[in-house]
Amino acid sequence: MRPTAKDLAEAAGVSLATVDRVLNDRPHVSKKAIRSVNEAIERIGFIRNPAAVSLARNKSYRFRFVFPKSGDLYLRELLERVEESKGALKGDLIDIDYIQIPVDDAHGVAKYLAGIDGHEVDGVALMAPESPQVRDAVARLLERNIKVVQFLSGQEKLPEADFVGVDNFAAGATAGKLIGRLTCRTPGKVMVVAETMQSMDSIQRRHGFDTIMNEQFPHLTPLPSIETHADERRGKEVIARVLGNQANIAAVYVLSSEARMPLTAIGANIDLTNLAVVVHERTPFTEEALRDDRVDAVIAQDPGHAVRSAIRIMRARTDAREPLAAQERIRIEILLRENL
Amino acid sequence: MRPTAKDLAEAAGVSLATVDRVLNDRPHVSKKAIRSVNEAIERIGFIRNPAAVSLARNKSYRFRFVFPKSGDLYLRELLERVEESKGALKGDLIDIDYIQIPVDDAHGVAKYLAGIDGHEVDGVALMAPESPQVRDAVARLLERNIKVVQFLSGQEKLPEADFVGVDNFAAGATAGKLIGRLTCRTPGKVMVVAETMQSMDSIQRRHGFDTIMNEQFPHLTPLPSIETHADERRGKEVIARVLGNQANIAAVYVLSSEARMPLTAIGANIDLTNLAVVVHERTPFTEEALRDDRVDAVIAQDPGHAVRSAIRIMRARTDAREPLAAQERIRIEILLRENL
DNA sequence: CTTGAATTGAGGTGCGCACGTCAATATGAC
DNA sequence: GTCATATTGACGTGCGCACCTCAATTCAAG
Repeated sequence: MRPTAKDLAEAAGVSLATVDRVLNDRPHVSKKAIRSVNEAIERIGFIRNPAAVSLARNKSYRFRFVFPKSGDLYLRELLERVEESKGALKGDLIDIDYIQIPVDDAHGVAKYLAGIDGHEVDGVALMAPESPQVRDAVARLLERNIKVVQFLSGQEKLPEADFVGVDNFAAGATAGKLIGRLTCRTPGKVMVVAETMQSMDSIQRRHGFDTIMNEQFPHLTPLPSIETHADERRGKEVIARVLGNQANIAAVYVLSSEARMPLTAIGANIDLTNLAVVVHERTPFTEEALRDDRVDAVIAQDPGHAVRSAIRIMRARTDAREPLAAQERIRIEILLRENL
Repeated sequence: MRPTAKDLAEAAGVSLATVDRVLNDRPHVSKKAIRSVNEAIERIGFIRNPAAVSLARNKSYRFRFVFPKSGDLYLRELLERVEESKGALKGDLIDIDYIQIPVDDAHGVAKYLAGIDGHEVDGVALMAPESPQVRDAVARLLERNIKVVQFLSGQEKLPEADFVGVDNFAAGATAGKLIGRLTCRTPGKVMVVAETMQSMDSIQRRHGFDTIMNEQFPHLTPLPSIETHADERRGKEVIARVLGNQANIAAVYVLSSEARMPLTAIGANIDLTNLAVVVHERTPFTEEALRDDRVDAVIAQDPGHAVRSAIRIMRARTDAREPLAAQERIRIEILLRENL
């Protein structure tokens, strides 16, 4: 049988009450008692039964995802994965909910975070671009002992908060490598399209992309980033203009997570099947585009994994445990038509 | 507050004892009672508290991994991941152990499986090639209510047992696509190396590979599979012989999970950096080979994920629950130097 | 209506731990 | 030595459920 707290008390030569005090960091314990209990823990290999702990504490976890208000297919995918996890974890005393707010309004985000009630929420997974205001708000959440996970965005400057997502420099570099190899040494220009270049993610991807291009593929000339600002009309216009001015386009890289609009706009002007096209994130649209060869490769981060990972991290932090790093690392996936 | 079994009894208009009988499939309950309890479950949204269940049952899970006796780096990686999970799950009443046996001896494997004591093991994750004898042994394990997961091997003919691993046809196809695209329409031959072509995995990978080659890359000529039989001397010999006979080799595909020996043997004869080289599985060796350009791409299935997935599935089956399919699907990962 | 079987309810116990109260001791300052 | 304070132990309760026993009730067949 596994040793219980009672066995531990016996082994440590103290009472159950003292064991309890040590295990739960309660006051009124001598250093000596702490030592002898910890020693006994090692000696007899005591492990608290998590089920009993959970039952006795009878505590539930409440976690909240904060998403952008606007988005397209990838955002929808994320929301579905959140719903899925919500359902799967309802039994385990874990309540998940989410809210969508205009994340580009840093002031609004900060205000929302400041207004979160610590009695209603144990952890927040935040998908919003970086800004000093948001950073401050996150720091204050942490001070109030509300755990924060930076979700698929903003991995700088806040080492106190966990981050779930990929290394965007590497993601951009991977895109660059794929485009470089897929174009087969044929000289040409590479069109780069982004929603905005304001965000850290975009900057890092672009940086990784350019680094690889410069180092390994001198035959290609990356063009300046086209910004669509998630505006259909504006995006189409600027893309058409660039396509009109530029001849000899060999490849396209869409570095934002919503590829549908940019790619549709480009496809309306030229034939994508002859170009090396790399986009981000798996959605119904990018899957279909992979299948009919408009897209050659998709760089993806599994949204289901990301959501589950964020939840596990918030749970671990709430329990004052370390998350299992290996499991929480999100892979930069490369999807071809063959490995969908 | 969450409804408890007591609330459920009240809502269903029955006693706690009857609720218990229904919830745990005990005998001596009328269909009417079953109906009214189930109805009440839906109505009030009752969910059993898993912590309380676990505590009351006070049952532990014992799962065993059965691995090949011989192997190289990938096998070592798997064993480490098993140890890791073992440590991480010790707290949750889950005991993991593993054994290594000569899996090519179908009779021996069957005998080992037959000898497993149902009182000591709740589930077995089996990494062994298919054979009628093994299939029978697995079927008998299942009859004795020991859950079986086919681990990274043999996904045919046994739909009663779960399978953890990738679609090997798709994995081979992915390798083919990569080699096809990386060779850039330069005609040439493709060397294909396997440990053995006896196993289902190898056959499926080769089949997927050939399919893509035929359909999409007529400029390449895949050679017959070279079998090393995991024998250093023999492997080197046969590889050297093929390299001597064949000129104009444009690419190499190593389809077994241990790439070190074949690749080292090939590298001793020709310069790999000029070829398109695709291998399977991430190991220290393949990582290093990616970094110094001897290998262009690695097709991988995350061993940590695979191990955790097998455990979750055995656990779910032991509890008579359905595993969460989405989470248990192992991805065919493509690794380049940039997304390691 | 009787009888036997099937069904139901009442109630108790324990799983391992958290958390609280109160009395008993130990420790230190003076 | 005395007193205040710090530490310790004994003990009880409850978390939500599983599992067991025994008596009470219902039901169907004859």
